[in-house]
Amino acid sequence: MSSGLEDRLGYLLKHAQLRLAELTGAALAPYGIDGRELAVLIVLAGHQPVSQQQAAGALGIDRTTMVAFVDTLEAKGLVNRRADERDRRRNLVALTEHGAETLDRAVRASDEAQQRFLAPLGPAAARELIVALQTLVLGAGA
Amino acid sequence: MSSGLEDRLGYLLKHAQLRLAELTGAALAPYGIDGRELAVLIVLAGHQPVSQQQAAGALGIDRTTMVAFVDTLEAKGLVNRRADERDRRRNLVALTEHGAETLDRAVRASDEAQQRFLAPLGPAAARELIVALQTLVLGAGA
DNA sequence: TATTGTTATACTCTATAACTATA
DNA sequence: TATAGTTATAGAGTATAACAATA
Repeated sequence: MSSGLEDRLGYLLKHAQLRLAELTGAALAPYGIDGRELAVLIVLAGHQPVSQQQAAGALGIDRTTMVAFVDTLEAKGLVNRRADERDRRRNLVALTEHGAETLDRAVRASDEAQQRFLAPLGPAAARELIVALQTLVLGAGA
Repeated sequence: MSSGLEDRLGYLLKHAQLRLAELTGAALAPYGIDGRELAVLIVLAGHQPVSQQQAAGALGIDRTTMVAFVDTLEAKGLVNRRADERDRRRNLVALTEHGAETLDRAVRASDEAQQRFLAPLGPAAARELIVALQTLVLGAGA
């Protein structure tokens, strides 16, 4: 079905993302979260406790979007909000014990899905792909 | 701002796509189309004339979505519909002269944006990235 | 005045269901 | 009955604007 699309980077990135999201979604389903919620948990676990706006910035999403994420994660018992005592405008968001456990298991499941996705490349090419994407997205630093 | 996100393939693919789409969007703006419309034009030019549903299949989008794309491309004078004489349920969609010219120029502009995006990698690594993505998305065939 | 979280709202993108005309 | 295109509608996902509390 050659239509000239197969050489376009945009097409390849989009469909790679779609296929990975499919695998990841299935892998995360047992833990009751999806890939974006996992990303929020990872950021929150990174430097807890963190304000909602700091977390939103790290993910490149709007603060109003973050409200919705924290709402659902809180409803699932994975995180909790509390007012920052030193600046009561802020919510400090932290993982609950259940949230930390879930994060741990979900990351493992997600990593496994990622490895299955990358399997056709072999270890060296898979590593190079990740380094190349990091260079493009994050700048020079590997 | 290390938060553990930088090693996740989903994050890297998403943000690579976002940054490329930004560059491509700016490069295509002078031609009055966006990246998705360019993809439709490429498919239509691949084996014209083609039915709307065939084109939708090649792009992995719904036929109702294709209707909207063809609507806007037709309004811009880039394609035209005509009924298939052998099966009047079908529309054969073909590029107009203006559409073919626009495709040609838009592809060049898009390629240039893509090269600028890949520049930090150097030619060899850029080539390897594309081959790796093709392997993941299209299967073994480079 | 400026900022954080929130709410209400709107916009983009896409799909599902129902309709039409053809087969 | 089945299929191609169309239309109306609905659902994600996200952002913008306005508001309350706090700084």
